[in-house]
Amino acid sequence: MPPTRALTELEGCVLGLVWANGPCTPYAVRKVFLSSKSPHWSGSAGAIYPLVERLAGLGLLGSEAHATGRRASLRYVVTAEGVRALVGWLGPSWPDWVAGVPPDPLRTRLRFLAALPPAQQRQFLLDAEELVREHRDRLQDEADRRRGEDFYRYMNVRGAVLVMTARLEWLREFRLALANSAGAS
Amino acid sequence: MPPTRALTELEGCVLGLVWANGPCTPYAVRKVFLSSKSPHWSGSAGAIYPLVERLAGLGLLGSEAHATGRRASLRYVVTAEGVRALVGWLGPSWPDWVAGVPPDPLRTRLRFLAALPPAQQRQFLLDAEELVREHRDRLQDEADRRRGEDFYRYMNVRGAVLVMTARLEWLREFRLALANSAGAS
DNA sequence: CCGCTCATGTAACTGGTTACATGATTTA
DNA sequence: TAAATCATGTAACCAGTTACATGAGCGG
Repeated sequence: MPPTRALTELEGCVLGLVWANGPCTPYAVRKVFLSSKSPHWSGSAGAIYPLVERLAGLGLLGSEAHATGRRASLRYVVTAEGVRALVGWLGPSWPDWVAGVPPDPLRTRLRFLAALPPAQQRQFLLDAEELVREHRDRLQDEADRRRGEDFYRYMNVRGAVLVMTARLEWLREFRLALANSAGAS
Repeated sequence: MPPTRALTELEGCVLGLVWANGPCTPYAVRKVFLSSKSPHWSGSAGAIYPLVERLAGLGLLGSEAHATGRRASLRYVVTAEGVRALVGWLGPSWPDWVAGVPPDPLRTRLRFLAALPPAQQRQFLLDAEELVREHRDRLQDEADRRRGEDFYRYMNVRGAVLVMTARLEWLREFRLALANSAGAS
């Protein structure tokens, strides 16, 4: 058989979620994404449902009937093969972009901050700081709540908090350096 | 006229690069992505060339003839309309995902670290730490080189360094907490 | 002149989004 | 029972990737 292509991020993540949350419906998986604090997980139906079927077709997920009330549905479980795929996806042999600098839309934009008049540049940075701080604080709350709960889930949120704090620190440094250079010129 | 759809990340970034690098060919833009330290910018030809034409079609880029030797080519410039579009893309009214937690493939994977036997979990984290540290150090070199040069370019790399350092700190914390909980149980 | 890299593309594919559809279930 | 929301989809679209093609310039 041809070496099956690597899983996408979404596929790996769904596989992991089904593995972590026992037998569950696609919608249960979807809800995780919908309520995720990371806005890049859209959890759109058009992504999840076909994806789950795809994983099932690959033999990584198995399904069992599951009737809630009058309505019939399927609950999925990770197969032995699925676990192997999950572990393979986890690592530790990653393509470059897994450990490399992650994308950051804010950083991308600030690369071109010079396109704005100086007064607006400062305001721009202040606005960004406020937004990022809000997000960070909300994540910190989430982390506190997860504290005693599942360790891995906690560490996941913890990672987000640390990265957001670093971004915040960067924005502050950026603003101060900007004020400095403006005063000097 | 219908409210023109928002620019994609790649479109905004290309627009910014053409704005920053004066009149330049699509290939010059491509080279920036190809030599970028952020691995998520692929700079594939199939993305750049059609994209530049798209921006030109929208009136955000203008082109001028440009002959190197016998070969004819086009160099592009940002139009006044293009500058307006760039500024609009920059902000400061961002969709959620711009200031929110950025994606992080490593964090995504470690969410499911429990799928590995405990001994491998620790090794996994050590491997990740080493890789991230390498990337961070290489970025730090780049930052040092950019030091006196363009301020905004420097701050861009600086942001990457700070985020990578935060990820590193997170991995360390993760590993220590893991060792702790393993010893305790 | 040969082969290598530069520079500019193009065609097919694909994963994910948007927007819609539909029946089941809950709530006012 | 009417309205809202839950749960499960599907079809069209789209941006970006992969893989290929092609000619120009250059180093041996």
